This record gives sequence, C-alpha cells and structure tokens, in this order.
Amino acid sequence: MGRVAAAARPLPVTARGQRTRQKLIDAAEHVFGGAGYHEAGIAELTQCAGVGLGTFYLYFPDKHSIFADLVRTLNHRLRADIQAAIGGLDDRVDQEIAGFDAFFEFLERHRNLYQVIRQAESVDPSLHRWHYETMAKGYVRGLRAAQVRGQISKDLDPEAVAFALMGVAEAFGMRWVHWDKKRPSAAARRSLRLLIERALRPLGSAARPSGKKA
Amino acid sequence: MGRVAAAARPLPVTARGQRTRQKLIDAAEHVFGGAGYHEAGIAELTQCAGVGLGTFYLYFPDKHSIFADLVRTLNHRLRADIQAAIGGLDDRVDQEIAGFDAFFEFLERHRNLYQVIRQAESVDPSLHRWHYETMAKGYVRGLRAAQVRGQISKDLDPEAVAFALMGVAEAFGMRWVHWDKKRPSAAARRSLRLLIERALRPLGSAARPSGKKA
DNA sequence: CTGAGACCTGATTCAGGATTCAGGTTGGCG
DNA sequence: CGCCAACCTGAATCCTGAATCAGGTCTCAG
Repeated sequence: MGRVAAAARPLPVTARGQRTRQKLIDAAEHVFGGAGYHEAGIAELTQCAGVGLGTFYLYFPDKHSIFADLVRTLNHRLRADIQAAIGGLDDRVDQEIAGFDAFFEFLERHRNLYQVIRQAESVDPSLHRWHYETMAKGYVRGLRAAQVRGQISKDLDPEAVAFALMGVAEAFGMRWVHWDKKRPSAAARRSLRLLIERALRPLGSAARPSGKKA
Repeated sequence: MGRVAAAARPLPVTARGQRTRQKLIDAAEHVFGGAGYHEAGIAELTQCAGVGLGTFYLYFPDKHSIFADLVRTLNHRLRADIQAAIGGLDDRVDQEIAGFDAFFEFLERHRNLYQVIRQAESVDPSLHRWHYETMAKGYVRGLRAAQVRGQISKDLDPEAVAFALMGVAEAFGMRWVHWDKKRPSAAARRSLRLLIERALRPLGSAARPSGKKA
C-alpha cells in the first residue's frame, strides 16, 4: 500500500562494503530511535555512522528504505527473543508471563528503537500493520495449541486474546519501561499475573496444573 | 518538556472571528487525521477551511500549536463520551463493557482523528503522555471505588488494571475499527466480555451480582 | 606492481513548506 | 455617511533537508 519502491541497491560484495552498510543500519537505530523519523536527517545519520553523506545512497535508495529495513529487523529480533524465552515452558500461562518479561526486557534494551515501530504507523501504515499481524499470527498459533491441551479456556477466541494481550504488553511497556524507565513495579507484575491467570485459565482448573514442567 | 511555546494569539472578539477559528480547528481534524502531521501543510489546512493562508497565523502562532489544541479537544470529547456511556450503570464490569463500546464508537466516528493522538507520541511526547495520564487518572478512581463496593477483586493494583484495559481497548480499536473498518466482531466482543469478567470479578462471586442495577 | 572494480565523498541542487508582511476588506457604531 | 478596529489575504521570503554527481580513493587479483 502507498509507496512505490525505489530501485533497491545491490548488496555490497566486499567485506568493507558489508561493514559500511552495517554501520549505516546501526546508526539508523540510534538516530531514528532518538530523534524520530521526520526529525532525523540523512546527514545526521551518516555522521553518526562515520561515513560521507553520499555513501548512504550507495546502499539505500532513499530514507524510507532504511527505515523499513529497521522495522523488519526489529520485528525479527523481538520475536526471536520472545520465542527463546518461551521455549522449554509447557504451561501457557507460564509462557505468557515469560513472554511479557522478554518483551519488557527487549523494550529496555532497545528503548529508543521500539519507538521506530510506533512511528511506522504514520511513516508507512502497511509496514506497521505487517508488524502486528506477524506478531499476532504466532501468538494465535500458540494459544490454539494451549486450548487443545486444555491449558486455557476453550470459549475464548484466540485472535481476540492475542490482540488483548499485545495491547496489555504495549500499555505496560509505555507506562513502566518508557515513562518510569524501569521494569513494571512488583505490584504491577503481580497484578499482571493475576489478570492473565484468571482471564485465560479454564474455569475451575487449579491455578497451576503442573508444579513443574511437563 | 521540549518546546518553547510561541506567543499565543488572543482569542477572536467578534462572532466572525470565532467562526473562522473554529473552521480552522475543524479543518485540522480532517487534514492532520488524514495525512498526518508532517505530511499535511498549512496551505492544505487553510484551503480545507476555506480561508486565506495568512489567516492561519492570526489564530495560531505556529503549526504545532493547533495540533496541541486538537489533542486536548479530542481528549476531552473522548472522556466525555465514555463518562456519558458509563453513567447510570452500577456494576463495574457493566461499566467496562459500556466504556469499551463508547470507545469503539468514538474511534469509528473520529477515525482519522484518533490517529492524531497516536502521532502526538512523536510530535510532542509530553502531550501524548498527558493524554494517557489523564485517561488513566479517571479510570483508577473508578476502579478503586468498585473495589470498595466489592465489585472487582481487591488484590489487583488499580493502576495496573487501568493500563491493561486501556491497552486492550487500543489493540481492539486497531485490529477491528482501524483495519476492518467496523466494530469488533461478535466473537471478539464475546471474548472481551469473558476476559474482563473473569479477570476483574472477585473470586467466587457470581457472574453478575445484581441482575438489575443497584 | 598495476589497473579495474568497488567504494567513498561532500559541495551543490532543488523542491517543498513554514512563516512573514504590506496591503486589502468588512462591519458596526457614532 | 465616515471611520476604526478587527479581520483577511496570498505572493514572496527564507530555510530545511533529501537526493545528485563529478570526481576521488582503496584493494586485490593477476
């Protein structure tokens, strides 16, 4: 939707070129994350990367292009982090908590950077939507599997639950990580667990079906 | 935080002036909502309002100023709508559902407009934060009162619940109102009610303590 | 050593857009 | 009427910043 892709630049062949391209991407993280897409300039970006202005256009056809790259990169890293945190856990509620913690940690580590994804809403709506659809897809799969296993209530629509939980994560991230510059308070985290536990667990099932993992 | 207020313009004295100022604000709703803050130009805005370009600067010192006005206006309207929808309901869970519905209806009616608040995050972070803090404050008050009345579980931190629910509302608004251009599906709304009911209701209390109000 | 790629550079171009200003127009009151 | 304050106007100004381009500089295979 809405954006004619400018001619992509060929990837660099030599090690030097690859290093330079990477420096630009790293600078983009820093600069777009800090100042915002519209406020940040190419000059600022190349200066931060320690290369000449014109060099930018050897690797990216335009400003929008490197931004899109960044969003995709972020999306992958975030999903990888969450997957890693979840792996090995067998109970879905435990997985949720672990996933939330991984999300908060990601936010902390990439504080500025996560703003990039938010900015995508006005810079490139289709990219923004792609991010959330991607996140949601994996989420829904996990929830459905947990329903089959009887770990979460079967009368809930997985997609609704996925979006609800993503919304909670974003709101908590904004309130605690962004505003307070720290992980959610103990009180907030306790409430979070209670909310998730009660909302998802099948009625009448014990709080934690298995004390240990499977 | 970050932004030296340009000299404010005096409010118009005559009816004609007041009308013109209003036309500009209405146009701002339309233009900023549609194209986005950075993409929209003053010329576009004044054209939409049907006034000369220079007229803009009689009423607002700069572009940022009318944007801030808009965010504040939106915030008030949204809270008023939700308050109106909630009034008369005595059970907090019923209030939540009604509040969500009011929010979705607001989003639908001011589809573009709500994007304005999202944009505030990059245009003026302090304004964005003010919006959410304002919303949260009223929310927390209502939740605390409901805890006293025994309608929602006392072991939940009201602020955590407030942000969690605001997050869910935003996510649902994005997924259904924004993307699908319609209110959340029946399945989504059913799940939403279940989630809220189970998450907030004190353990062991009936699904709906009072069949009717108070 | 050496030449052909591959890579780098930053002053310059140029379009877009916020803001100004020098001069109209309007409407109501004495 | 006659006049003044309050309003209105849009071409011109001025600045910002994305994108270009006419040359360099590196580096390694032969």
